[in-house]
Amino acid sequence: MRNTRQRETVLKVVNESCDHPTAETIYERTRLILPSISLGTVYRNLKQLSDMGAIREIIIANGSDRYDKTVRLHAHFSCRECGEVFDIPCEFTDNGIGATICGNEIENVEVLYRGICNKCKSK
Amino acid sequence: MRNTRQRETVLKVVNESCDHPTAETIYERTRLILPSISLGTVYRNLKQLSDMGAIREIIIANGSDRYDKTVRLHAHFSCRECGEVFDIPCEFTDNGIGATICGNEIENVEVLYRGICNKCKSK
DNA sequence: AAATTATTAGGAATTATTCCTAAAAAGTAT
DNA sequence: ATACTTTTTAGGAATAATTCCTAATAATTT
Repeated sequence: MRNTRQRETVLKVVNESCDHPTAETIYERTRLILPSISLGTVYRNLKQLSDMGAIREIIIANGSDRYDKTVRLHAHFSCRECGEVFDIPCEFTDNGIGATICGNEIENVEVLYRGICNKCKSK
Repeated sequence: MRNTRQRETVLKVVNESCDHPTAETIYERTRLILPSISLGTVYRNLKQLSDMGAIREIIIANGSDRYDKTVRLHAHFSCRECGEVFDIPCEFTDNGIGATICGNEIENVEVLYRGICNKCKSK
């Protein structure tokens, strides 16, 4: 794994994001710093960084994947109306990673709540 | 919601599946009974049936969605090697549906473990 | 600095899913 | 049952997200 400007910048962008940006959003934000970066490079680096455990990939129903600087286990809430993704403090105390469940080795746990958020409901 | 042969057959196929088939697999299985059904119809009916709560849609990382006859909350384990999806008895006693979390109304909860399964590990 | 290897940009290809349309089927009223 | 209304269908085109491909470039090693 080499230390390229592109990889460093993508990581920096995710680390400085306080939301849960999609690859496309990360691409836009990275281009502000590195205008010639390509979308493919962003995707490739996001994958490598999450494989390494430097960032976390969140799988969202009916939409693009999201990325999160917080690696520690926590749940997410995805609103079916506005598509926004929120952090939810997690009820698991132990993240279970490395443990075995029904004989299968856990590398990652994703807890996703779906429904309608605060804001959209009051409309 | 009308009672078409197509919808009934898709539901029957999901209900008789003991695995977690993708839309494509459900399409193949349904065609054995209704050879002229189209893939679009399978997708449309799977969506309607999960919106109604008759079946459950499972969102899987890096791959197609899966469908499950079991509506009751339970977790899933997805193997990054073979792609297989297994049921995992769930540690939540209450499924939380209808409840509110951080002010957001829960309609669905998905707990997805990812890692490497029993079989793939021993290879 | 030269050689080696990984990574890049850019675009094409792929995959999963949704959308479109005219025709057929289902349900309702006659 | 027959005519009418509405929903659903098949089939294919369109879309969205992501991955793959290739020659050129950048990073590391010698």
